[in-house]
Amino acid sequence: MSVHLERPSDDATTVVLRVAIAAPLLGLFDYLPPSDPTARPTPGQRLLVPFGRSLRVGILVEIVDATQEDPARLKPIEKALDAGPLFGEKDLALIQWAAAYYQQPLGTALFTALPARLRQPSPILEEAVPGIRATAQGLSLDLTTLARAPKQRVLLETARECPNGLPLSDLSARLGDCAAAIRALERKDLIERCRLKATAPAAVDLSPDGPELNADQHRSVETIGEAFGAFRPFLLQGVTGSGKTEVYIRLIQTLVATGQQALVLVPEIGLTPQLRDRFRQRITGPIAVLHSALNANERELNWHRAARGEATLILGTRSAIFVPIPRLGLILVDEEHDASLKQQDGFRYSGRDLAVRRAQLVGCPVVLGSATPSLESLQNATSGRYGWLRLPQRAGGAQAPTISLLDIRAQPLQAGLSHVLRAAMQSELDAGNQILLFLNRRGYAPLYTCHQCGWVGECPHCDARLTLHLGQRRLWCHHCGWSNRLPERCPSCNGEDLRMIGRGTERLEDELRPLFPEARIARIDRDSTRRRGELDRVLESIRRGEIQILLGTQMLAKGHDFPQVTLVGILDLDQSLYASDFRAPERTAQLIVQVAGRAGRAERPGRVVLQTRHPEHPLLQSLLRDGYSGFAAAALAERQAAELPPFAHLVLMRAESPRADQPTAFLREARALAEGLDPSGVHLLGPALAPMERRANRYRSQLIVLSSERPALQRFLARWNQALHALRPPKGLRWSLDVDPQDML
DNA sequence: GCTTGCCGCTTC
DNA sequence: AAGCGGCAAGCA
Repeated sequence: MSVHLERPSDDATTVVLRVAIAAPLLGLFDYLPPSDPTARPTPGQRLLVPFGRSLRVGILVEIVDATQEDPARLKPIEKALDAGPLFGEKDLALIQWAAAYYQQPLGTALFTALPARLRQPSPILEEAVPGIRATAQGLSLDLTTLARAPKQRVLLETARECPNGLPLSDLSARLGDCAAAIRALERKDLIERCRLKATAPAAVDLSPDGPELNADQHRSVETIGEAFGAFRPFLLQGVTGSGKTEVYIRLIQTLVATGQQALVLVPEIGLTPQLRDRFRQRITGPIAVLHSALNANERELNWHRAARGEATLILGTRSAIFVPIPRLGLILVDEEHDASLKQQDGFRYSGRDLAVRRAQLVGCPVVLGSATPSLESLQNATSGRYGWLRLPQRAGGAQAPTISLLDIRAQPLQAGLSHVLRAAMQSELDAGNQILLFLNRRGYAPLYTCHQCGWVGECPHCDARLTLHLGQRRLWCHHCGWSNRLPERCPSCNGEDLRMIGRGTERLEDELRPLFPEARIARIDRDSTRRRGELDRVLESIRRGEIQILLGTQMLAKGHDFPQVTLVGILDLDQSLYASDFRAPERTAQLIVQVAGRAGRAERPGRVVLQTRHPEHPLLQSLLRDGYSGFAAAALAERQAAELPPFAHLVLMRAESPRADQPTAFLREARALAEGLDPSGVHLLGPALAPMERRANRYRSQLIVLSSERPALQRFLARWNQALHALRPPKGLRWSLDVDPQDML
């Protein structure tokens, strides 16, 4: 075949653009470049492409020289949307890897990584501030004509000094309120409003000298610092109060001095403001904060600040793992054990695991920090895959709290508290100390029942009991959010003897007041802190010592320190000791240690009293005897014996539908499909009904895939997922694959 | 004979 | 996802 230069599509210069579309479709779509050869886009760039009968936003993933499609069907792209790519080569590589690993279409993964507005064909948000500028007329005007309007005259003079315009904020800082004068000059066509490029925020006064590092902190900073410039994962296991954040700060300071950027992931948005303030005082350069509580514009601006390399530090919740960072040199994951680092719906990725992968891709160290590391990370540390740095001492010489078990079998209880705990509380109150009570159940009572006929308040949409909230006089379903007025009489037998069984934080608070009438009591849970600013208000009054007894749910265990607390009471953790989820012991141990870590400081060591009816439980015993590390070693041995993660890899296929018979039937079909694919090295279990079958009127079932070999599992999953997508699920049925699930619900 | 509504197919 | 053709059930 002869080569015709007039027909470039026949020779090696053929260019095919492979594009990911914002649609749940596996695979990419092939396009031709625009006819103008000077406008050739690069991978990572947003494009507008014809798709079906409309135009859609796509992202150019790669440029190849041939297509698997019929070349005649390829259309040219409509246009490139931005001047250059939004994602760098390595940002793109991370997202591609994540999409493949979590069995998600690349389009879905790429578009979750983008700020919401950029999923539409809108132009990227320019960082601009409102300002004014003198018009040609205003520049040439004889100023004496404004003699009778001095404010306007000063304003116009000021504007003339800055012919490129000046921001409104500068203007009001120099001249005070001048809105009226601006309007007047605008009407006379002497000035006009304009958008100005934002100037860099004024440098804040840094207080670079932090506290003196202890030997362990010093060694951690040294060891991690030596790894700069190459991939190396570390587990930083530091007890509460050991000064992990100080280690983070020193590392970031060192890194930033070399002109690189650091990324810090935190599990909760609630923790970002205090961490941001601490970083801001100690770290040079702009900080970009990214979490879901920001409005869309702020989010996008911060995203661009990270992506353009302007922010020296990027601080965010799990989705920040996908933000493009051109000069990334260090990744820190704080509270790496926290379940909220794993997205629980849609694109179910783990921010922590992707952090390790990202560090590997860019070639930089990654630090996973926690007082209570996940068993996965501990296993990686013990096996030597991760460097293992420990901070066993509290900074500043504070004593670690002692934990003791309190057997409450056959004990008379008041407000759920044994005599021993009440006496301990009283003596702390007498000494002027604070007490923390932890009860991981919100509401007044978890059960509302008729003593006459045995009726129990149940959710009409879920297989679950309703929780009584006495303050609102309502029954609430904690699973779907349904609620109902509290019935005065039994809905079943019309009897009047309705009883509240069990105790949540609301009831505990009520019952504590008469027991400790002289104490001021505060409650911290999702209900009491729903109002904006309420949590901060309560935390502040605790800090000022206005509160003597603080009670609450696991919200207490996350991030906030209560240095004046000398006694922690842990109530009613017994049922989580025996929960069905294989991660329940790990979670319970983490919760106990995290709550215990809230107590005590240098001059006042804290103690922790854990009430239980199962003092002989091995989890509690190992925790007491050997601390979290001892517990973790025992738990890891159990996981190994049971061939559970991290010694095996788990994938959960879930299906749900309004029709009870459909999920299990569909999963059987999925299983048959899997078996037809020769799933060697992979075990299938189920399908089985979800522990709570019906939730929000949807029936749920699941199929477990287990494998001890990651590569074999990934090969199998890719083929299976492809086949599953070709399946036609019945109407109303939704299914998903969850790789490395956190919850077996 | 013609409108309305749901299914399912295709999208480079 | 989303737009559209195809076909079946409902009314002059």
